[in-house]
Order: sequence, then structure tokens, then C-alpha cells
Amino acid sequence: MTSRVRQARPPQPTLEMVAAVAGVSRATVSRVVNGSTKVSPEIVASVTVAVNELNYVPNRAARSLASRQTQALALVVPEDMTRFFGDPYFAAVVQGITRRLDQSDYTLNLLVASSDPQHKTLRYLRSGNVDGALIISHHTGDDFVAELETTMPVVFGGRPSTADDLEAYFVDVDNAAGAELGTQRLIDIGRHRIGSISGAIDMPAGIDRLTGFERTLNRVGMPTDAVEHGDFTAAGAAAATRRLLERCPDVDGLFVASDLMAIGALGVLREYGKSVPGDVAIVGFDDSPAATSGPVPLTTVHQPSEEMGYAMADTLLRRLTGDEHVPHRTIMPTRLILRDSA
Amino acid sequence: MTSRVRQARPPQPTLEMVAAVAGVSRATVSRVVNGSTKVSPEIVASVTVAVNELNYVPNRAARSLASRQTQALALVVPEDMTRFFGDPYFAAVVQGITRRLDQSDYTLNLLVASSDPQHKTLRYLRSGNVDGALIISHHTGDDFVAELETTMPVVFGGRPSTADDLEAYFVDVDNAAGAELGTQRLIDIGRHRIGSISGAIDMPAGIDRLTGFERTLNRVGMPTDAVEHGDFTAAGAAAATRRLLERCPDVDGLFVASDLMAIGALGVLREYGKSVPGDVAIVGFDDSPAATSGPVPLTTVHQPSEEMGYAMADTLLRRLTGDEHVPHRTIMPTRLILRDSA
DNA sequence: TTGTACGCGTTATCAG
DNA sequence: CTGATAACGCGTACAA
Repeated sequence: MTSRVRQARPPQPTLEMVAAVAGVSRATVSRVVNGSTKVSPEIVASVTVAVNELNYVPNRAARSLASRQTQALALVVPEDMTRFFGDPYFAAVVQGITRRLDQSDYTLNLLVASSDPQHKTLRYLRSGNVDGALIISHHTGDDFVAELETTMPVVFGGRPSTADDLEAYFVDVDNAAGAELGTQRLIDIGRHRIGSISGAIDMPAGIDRLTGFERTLNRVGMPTDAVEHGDFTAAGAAAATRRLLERCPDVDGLFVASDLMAIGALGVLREYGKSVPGDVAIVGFDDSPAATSGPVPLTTVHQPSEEMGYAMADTLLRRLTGDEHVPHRTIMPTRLILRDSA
Repeated sequence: MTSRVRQARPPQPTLEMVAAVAGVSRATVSRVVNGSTKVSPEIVASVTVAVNELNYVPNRAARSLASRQTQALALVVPEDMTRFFGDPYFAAVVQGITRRLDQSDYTLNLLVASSDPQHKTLRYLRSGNVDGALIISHHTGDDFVAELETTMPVVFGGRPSTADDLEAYFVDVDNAAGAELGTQRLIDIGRHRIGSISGAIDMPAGIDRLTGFERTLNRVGMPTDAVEHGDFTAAGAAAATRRLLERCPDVDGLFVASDLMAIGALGVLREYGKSVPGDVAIVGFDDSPAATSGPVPLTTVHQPSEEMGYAMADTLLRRLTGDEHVPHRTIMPTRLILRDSA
């Protein structure tokens, strides 16, 4: 798979060329480019002129080979493309990450890959392409993440499911507590038969939200059998809702582990001729744009997704500077948002 | 903004170390790693053992510094994050691109940035981080793209708006023809007062679809004044629809330049108590998942978004191999998809 | 403050 | 077929 570019293109200017134009040494140009203070003003000026004249941009490969840094970070998303693009939650997180990165001179490399035949993603990471990695939406099966921390600083979005999570850095909300908030709402408005469409149960967020749901019902002596597992997609939630409705037709309250899934559930409820919140009250999770995109504005458990992305990037950046006092876990607050569905 | 990683991490193994273990020279290891055929089988075997033992992965910076290639491509999207994530069209294109790239050993760097204060994106590109660039959703204001082709091979998704588009490589559909298809449908089902919510008029796709719309109405002597400009977002389309309805309350047919926008229009129509397709028939564009996500399945103009992404990547990859016979323009077919809205 | 010289990990050229 | 050795472009002790 060797390839060679045939088309002739003007070679990028190098430090050497800039030095020649400015009449100084390569080292001096390097100092100016990297903002060293130990350079006389007039030389800084002449070098700057030369840089602009030649339109010089440092070669990243050479720079990172010498400095052993890439000034790039990776956002690893072990999902398939459709799930990644389908859920507004990811958009918010990425937005937060880039907002933080825009204040630095790090760039972000987005790596979306569930099916990764040749371990291409891992190779990419280990080839020294990035200085650190952000990992969101990882599943229990994604074993490679454990190894990654031995290679570079890693920060998770959502508590990691690996055993050694004591050492891991992550940003999350208290998913169980959030789920309690949502479930309690259903109790408070007088629902008697409360069920749940859970998230993917191979993900910490899915597990913890289910735990919070069960804990709340247990506390008041309600049964917790009306649960069907979803996978954090609208289609998966629709299927789960169908199963639940067949099994427990009397459900009148539903805690759904994400807004996107709630939208899916909403559609099925309509199919079955059930009104929301009349026949069935629904509480979602996320408070993403999906919450207000459907036919019924969703009452939901808000989590600060954008801020979480920001915090993730911030944590990683601080680790990269060698800051020893970076907290391993950053837990952000959730709160209940009341709208029409419950 | 100097930073230094303090934490001690095991250094990545190098060619040198592998060579030592295998008892050969660096050069030979390099040959094996790069699959040169001119190496004796037994040496290949011993080197392979050493590589696995040390868990060796080539250093990308060193490799690209020496080979002058990065094996990475960039997908540049001059939009803000929310628009990028909000429209399923992008998801399809990215999916197609990655499908093609999965067959190669190129990786993709996603660059989403409308507001780019420090020209960070351009610097990134010009720093030799990638061998070529894919550009989608570019606006007339995005002048930097013109300069880019002088630095590296570029392929556009959608015809570029720059003057020198004769030289440019791009993949597109005949947007005007597609719009004619959609508009004609409205005529065919007997609508008399046909309007349009156009796409962003600073984008070729927006302009061309509007042109096709107008051309069709002109042909049959219908007025083309019932047009309001959208921006390819649901919210923007909603606002535009509101303006249109105030100005032309008698509209009974609407060609909307994207499915996502059609969803926005649908909401407003409902607000105004208009039924679809009863009072107002709607034809969208894209045939993205958005077309079937709303309350009314949309009749729409299909464009093969996923295949377009694939074709873009394929075109760029072929250019990268020096293939002189790569067609500058790849125009893919559109077709009308009949559903419920028109 | 400025310049010299070496090293970063690979690829590629050229002897052998 | 294999092994020295010279680039590749830049950062940075070290020397001046």
C-alpha cells in the first residue's frame, strides 16, 4: 500500500529558510517562534517579518519528534457512527471539550470506532499521535482502555467499569442519585405501577441509573419488575417499551434512562393508544435537545453535559502539565427539570 | 504555555530496541515492519517475534518526518458543533468516508470549526498533520479553502463556491435537478400556490436547490415569490416558515431544501393549524433519517449521502496515489421518495 | 543574547 | 539480502 504523491507542490518553508531570510541562526528562529523571552527585540522583529513573508508554519512531525509532545488529544468513542451522531448528548460533550481546548493550543482528534478490526484505534493512540486521551461511552467489553493509561494520561467521561477505577480519572454525575430524583417524581405525582427502560447494562451509566430506580422503589415498597433493557438508542428503547407494555400493560409511570430513548418510548406509547402524561407519565434523563424535540416536552433529569466535557478536557490538560493535585473524580450535580411528560 | 509531563511512563520501544532483540540492524527491522519482500523468511520471523515481545508500534512523528507522509486525512467542517451534530446528513457522509478509509491505512481527523479565532484549523492543516483534506458544508465566506489546495490535495463535498472551481475536485448531486424533481411533485398533485424554504444562500447547495425550484415554477408560469431563506437548521426553518405563512397564508405546497428543515416547518404548520399534506403538502431533501423521524413521514428528494462520503474519500485516496485520471467532478443521482407529506 | 552541534525514531540510499 | 549512514525539521544543552 505504498503511495507517492506525484503532483508537484511548493515545499513548505523550514526553520532553515526563515533563518536565512532573517540573517540569523536556526536556533534563534526557533526561539522566536516558541516565544522565548531571551531574544533581542530587533531580532524578534526581523524574524517575525521573515516568518510572515515565507508564510512559515512549524512542521508538526519534526517538532513532536524533538519535543516528544504532539499538542494533540484524542477523544475516543467506542460506538458506531450512527449512535454517536444520533444522540445530542455527545454533541454537548464534544462542544464542552472543544470550548476548553480552544483556550489552549491543543487540537482534538476524534476517534469513533466500535468495530475496530485491526485495532487501528489503539495503534493510532500508541503511535504517539496524541499526548493524552478522553474516553466517553465505553462499555465493559472495551478492555483496551485499561492498557491505555499505562501509555498516556487518560480521562473518562463517566465512571470507568474497569477494576482499577481507583486510580482512574473521570468526570461524571451521580447517576444513581439522578435516577432517584426522576423516579421519585413519578411516585410524587401518584403513579402506582412504575417501570423503567434502562440504558445499556454493559455501561456504568446504564447500571447506575437502574440501581437508582430500583433503590427508590424499594424504599417505598413498590415492585421493581417492570424493567426492560434498552441500549441508549431510540429504536432500542422502542423495542424495549413494546416488550414492557406486553408484559405489564398496567404501567402508568416510566423512568427512561435517556431523553433519546424516551422519545422512542413515546412513539410506542402513542401506538398503543396511551396518552402522556395522562395514561403513562414519563421521566427522561440528560435534558438534551431531544427532551424538547418530541411531541411532548419531557420532564427529565438534567445533567450538565457541556460542562462535563469542559471538565474532562480541563482535567486532562492539568494532568498534562504535571499538576499533582488534579482530583481523580469530578462529580457534577443533577437536577429535575419539570416539563409536560410527568 | 510550555508543558512537561512529570509522570514517569515506560518509554515506547524503538526500532533500535527491536533490532537489538532480533539481532539485526534497524534497517532490516524497518523493512520487515513495512512489509518489504526482500527479507529472508527466517529473519522476518525473528523480527516479528521481537516486535510482538516488545509490543512495538512505529513512532508516527519520526515516520512521517522521514517519509513526508502522515497517513492521515482531515475532514474539515466549517460549521458549529450543534449544526454538525444536529443534521443526520453529516452522519451519513462521515459514515461513508470512514467506510472507505477502513479499507486503507489512513486515519481521519475531524475538524469542526466555524469560529476559528487563531486560524487554528488552517495552521493545523498546514503543519503537515495530514496528507489531504475533505471539505464539506463550506460557505462562501470560507476563503481559506482556496489556499488549501496549493498545500495539499483537497476534495469537496458539494460543489465549491470559489471562482476556480474548474480545477477543484468534488462530489455532489445535481441539486438543481433534484429540486426540480421535488417541486414538480407539488405541481403534479395539484398544488397552486407553491413556496419554498431555501437552504443557506451562502452555500452552493442552498443556491442550486433554490434555482431548481424557481426554474420549475417558471416553466409552468407560476410565481416564485413565496420563498424564505433558511439556514439548514430546524430552528431557522421554523422561523422562515413563520415569515412565509404571515406573508403568504395561502401557500398549499412547500419545497423545503432539507429534511431537517422540513421537520422544523412541520412544527410551525401544526402551530398554525394547518394539516400536512391536507392543507399544505411538503417535499423535503436528503432522505436522511430526519425524513421519517417526525410526525409525518416526508416525501423527499433522496441523495446518496453515505455513498457521497465514500466517493469523496475514494477520490482523495486516488489523488494521493498520484492517479492522474481521477475525475474532477463526481455527480451522483437523486430520486424522489414518495411518503405521506406530498 | 546568539550560535554550534547533537539527538529525536524512521525511511531511504548505497555499499557490500 | 543486509547493514552502515545520511537525511527529515526542529528543540535544546552547551559553548561562545
